[in-house]
Amino acid sequence: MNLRDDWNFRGLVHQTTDVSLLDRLSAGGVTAYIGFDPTAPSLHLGGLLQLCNLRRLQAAGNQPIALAGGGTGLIGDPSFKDVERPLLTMDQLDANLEGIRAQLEKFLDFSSSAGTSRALLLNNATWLTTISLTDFLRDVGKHFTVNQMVAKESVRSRLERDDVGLSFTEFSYMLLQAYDYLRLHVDYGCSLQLGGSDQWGNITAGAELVRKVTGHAVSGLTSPLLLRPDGRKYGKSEGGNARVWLDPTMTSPFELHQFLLNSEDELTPVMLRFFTFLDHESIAELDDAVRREPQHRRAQRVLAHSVVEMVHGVDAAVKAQRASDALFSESIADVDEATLLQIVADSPSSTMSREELRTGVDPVEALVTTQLASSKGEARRFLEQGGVYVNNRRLEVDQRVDLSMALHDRYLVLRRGPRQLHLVVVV
RNA sequence: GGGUCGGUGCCCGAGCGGCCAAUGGGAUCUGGCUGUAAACCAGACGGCUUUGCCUACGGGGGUUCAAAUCCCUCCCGGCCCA
Repeated sequence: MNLRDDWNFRGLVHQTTDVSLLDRLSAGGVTAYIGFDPTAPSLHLGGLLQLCNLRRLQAAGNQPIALAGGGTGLIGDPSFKDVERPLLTMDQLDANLEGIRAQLEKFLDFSSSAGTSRALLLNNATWLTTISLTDFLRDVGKHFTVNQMVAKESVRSRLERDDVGLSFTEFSYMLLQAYDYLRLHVDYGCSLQLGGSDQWGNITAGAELVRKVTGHAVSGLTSPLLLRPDGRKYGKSEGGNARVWLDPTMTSPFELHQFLLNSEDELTPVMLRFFTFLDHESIAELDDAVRREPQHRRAQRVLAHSVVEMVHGVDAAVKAQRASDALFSESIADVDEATLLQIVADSPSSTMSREELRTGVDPVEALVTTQLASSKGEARRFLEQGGVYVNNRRLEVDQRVDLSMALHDRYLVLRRGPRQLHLVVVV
């Protein structure tokens, strides 16, 4: 299976600058880059597709370059206007890059044994912070006309709105990115830039700059953005901020697993193509499973497991799976302490004294003090309706909560209704 | 400023002297079903020391054995007139 056929099957290509590109990539020997935002010490799920694509490229014998936007990051993301974002210091930037490098190493081979396809991690701050303004305007700026910049979709849409302006900094962003491409081409022989489809304008601007300055034709390729059925970007919160991170201390393997397990049916086949390296037969079979027996969520399970395994390793993946299984079943009693704490990491918690638990606590009291019920009347109702669980086992109306129920002699997992959890720690 | 209609539980909206903690719809919640989904079905939905008690129908005052319902007054909103 060559790269071209694989990418076509997976639907990884949205736009390309030239039709022969995929064949050249299949043959290997191309140097390609993708830009990453280094404003956080971790990449997020949205960057996973590009990461996977770099890996696919490298596997086919091409050289991947991950370019951290340290320089562009210094200027600040203009889309969050009126909040002047505190500029990253070089120290912060370096720390972030260290974190990101560790993540990249799970996907790409940075060792010298990879030969000409050895992966590189670069930072555009290296050149963007050292070039002088006059050099930049003379060598880069003169190749762009404001006319064509204004014609770009990304700029025009902003100019047409009258509620928000477009700062000069933001306007010049595409020049900075174009300059990146030029430097990577001249210094590293890079001849392809990848990105999400929202990057198309910036990518072609860069390719054009390279052509004007060097006379060389270089390429661009964009992938479709992963959109939810309602059009929002995937893995982002309501406010548009990244929610799911690849760093296990920011998003635990369990959380990542849960997030993927809950993927919509319509999106799952796409995600399998984007985020896994499964062969085509397996993917087709899982497509079929989504269609025929969606209730089993086989595709989501495979997706969750393989992504967690890829990002955090096989041990973490197995644990996450076990935790997920325990979340709503009585097997929560069999899970080890660390796993248990992961399961309830998002839930509110409170404490109860060992003394009072020894004699047993009235369930109505327990529900009210843990705020799982807002009044005693409500608490009684929940109990009568059979909507109260301790360690995922239904609590009867007259049953008191006592020490014998504690897991690891320390924890009680109270649940009200299908998914309102509360952790009680015995003190 | 004058007139008029109205302000009811999370929201909409009935009730217009006792049988009203208040019909109905939505939201929400619980159970069933299920896929840790949607839809659907059933139930719950002011509080409590729960065969009863307390607090509630814009605020305050009054009439009455008894008021969300009648009267006075104040506050707020819609519409009409100036």
